[in-house]
Amino acid sequence: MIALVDCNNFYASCERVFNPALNGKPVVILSNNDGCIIARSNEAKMLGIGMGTPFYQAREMLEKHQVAVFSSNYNLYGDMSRRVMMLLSEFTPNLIQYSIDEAFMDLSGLGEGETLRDYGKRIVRTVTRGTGIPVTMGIGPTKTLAKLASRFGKKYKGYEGVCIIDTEEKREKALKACDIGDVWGIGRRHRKRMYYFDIRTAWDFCCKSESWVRKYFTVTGVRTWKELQGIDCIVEDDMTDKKSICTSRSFPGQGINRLEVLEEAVANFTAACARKLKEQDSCCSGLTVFAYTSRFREDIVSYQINRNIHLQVPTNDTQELVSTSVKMLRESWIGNGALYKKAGVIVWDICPDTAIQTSLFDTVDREKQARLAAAIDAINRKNGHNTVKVAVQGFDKSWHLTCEHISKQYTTNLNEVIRVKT
DNA sequence: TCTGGGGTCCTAGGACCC
DNA sequence: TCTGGGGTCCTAGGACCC
Repeated sequence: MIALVDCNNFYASCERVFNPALNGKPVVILSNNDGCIIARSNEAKMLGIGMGTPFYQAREMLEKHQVAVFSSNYNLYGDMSRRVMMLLSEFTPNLIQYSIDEAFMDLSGLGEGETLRDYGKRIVRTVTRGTGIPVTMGIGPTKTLAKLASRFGKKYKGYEGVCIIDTEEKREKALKACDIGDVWGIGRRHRKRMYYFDIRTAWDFCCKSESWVRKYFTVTGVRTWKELQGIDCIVEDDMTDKKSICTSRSFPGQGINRLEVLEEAVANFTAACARKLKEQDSCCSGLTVFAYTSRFREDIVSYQINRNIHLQVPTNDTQELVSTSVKMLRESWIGNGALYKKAGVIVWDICPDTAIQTSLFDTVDREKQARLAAAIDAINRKNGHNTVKVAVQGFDKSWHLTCEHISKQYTTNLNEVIRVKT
C-alpha cells in the first residue's frame, strides 16, 4: 500500500506555528511581489477567496473580513518542509518527496502488529506534535488512489486524518463520490472534455474501455485510468531527477527598461541556477535566457526575448554560466523603451557532475576554473550565498521583489528566533 | 497601476536523411 | 496533370501538477 501525506494548508499552517493567535482566523499568503493569493486557510477558503486571485482585487474584501495577509516566506516554508520530511522518513525506507508539502510513502510490510490505520495515525500524530503542522494521510494501492483518499481525509473530520481505500467496495464508493476533475492528472481542460463525453465521476471514467481512453486522452489518460483501477503505474524514478531548473521573477511596478538592470537580474538568476545544479551534483549543457513584457497590458507593445544555447562541455560553474547568459541577453536585447515585466534563466540537458563528456576543442582551463569555483563555494557556504559573486550581479536591487507582509525567519536566522519570556 | 514560480510529459509537425 | 516510402531528430505548444 502507498500513503500520501499532505500538509493541510501548508503555508498558512507554517505562519500559525509561530503565531498561534492566527488559529481559527482566516489567513492568506501572497505570491512573490505580493501579486496573487496562493495559499489560504480553511477560514479564508470559506470566505470564497479564490486561489490565484490578484491581491489588489481582493484587498478591500480581505480588510473587511480582517483576514491576516502574509508575503511568501520561503525560507520558513522550506525549513518547515524539511522538518516534516525528516520525521516522515523515520517511518519508511521508501519516501518520495513530491512537492514542498507532500510525500509518498511505501507502507508495504510496515507497521507490524498494528493495523494500517493505527500506523497511519501514529505517523500523523508524530508530525503534528514534532512540527506543529497538521497533516492528512491517504492510503491506497496506487498513488492516484492515495491522493483521492487524502482528499476525503481532509473533507471529513471523522477519518481523524487517515483515510484508507483498501477494499473493492471502498474503491467503488470513493470513485462514485469523486468528481472527475478532482482526480490527480485531470485538469480543467480534460474535465471539460470528460463532461462533454458525459463522464462526471471517476467511476464513470473507469467504466470506459482502455482503447477508448487511449483514443481521446492519450497514454497519460490510460495511466490515470489504470491507477484508478488499482494498477500501480506511476513509478518513482519518474519523479526524482530534475531535468531542468528554472529561476525566474516578475519585476515590481511597471517593469524594467534598462539593459544594465536586466543584466543584473539575469546574472543573479543564473547564479541561483548554478547553485541549484551544484546542490544536486549535476551540470548542464543547455541554457535559456528569456524576458518579456506584461501579458496583461494591451496599451504597450509586447516584446519577447528568448535565447537558447548548447554548451560544448556540461558545466555548473557560476562564472561561466553567468558570463554566457549575460552575453546572450546583450545580443538579443531589444530596447525601444520596452518594459520587461518578467525574466528568467533555465538550465537543461542536465547530467551528473561525475559523467562529463569533454570536448577536443574546449578552450577553457577546467582545472583552474574548478579550483577557483571550489574556493568561492567554500566561502559562500560558510558566509551565505553571494558573499563572493560575479561583478555583473551588482548591488542595484531595483529589480528586487516587494514583500510588505513578510513574517520572520523564525527557524533560519538566529536574530529572528522567538524569545520566550521568563 | 497592480495579476507567482517551478516543474513534468506528450504530441504534432517540420526538417532532414536514404 | 500526375509527384514514394520509410525513417530520425528537434521544437513548439498544450496539458498537467504543486
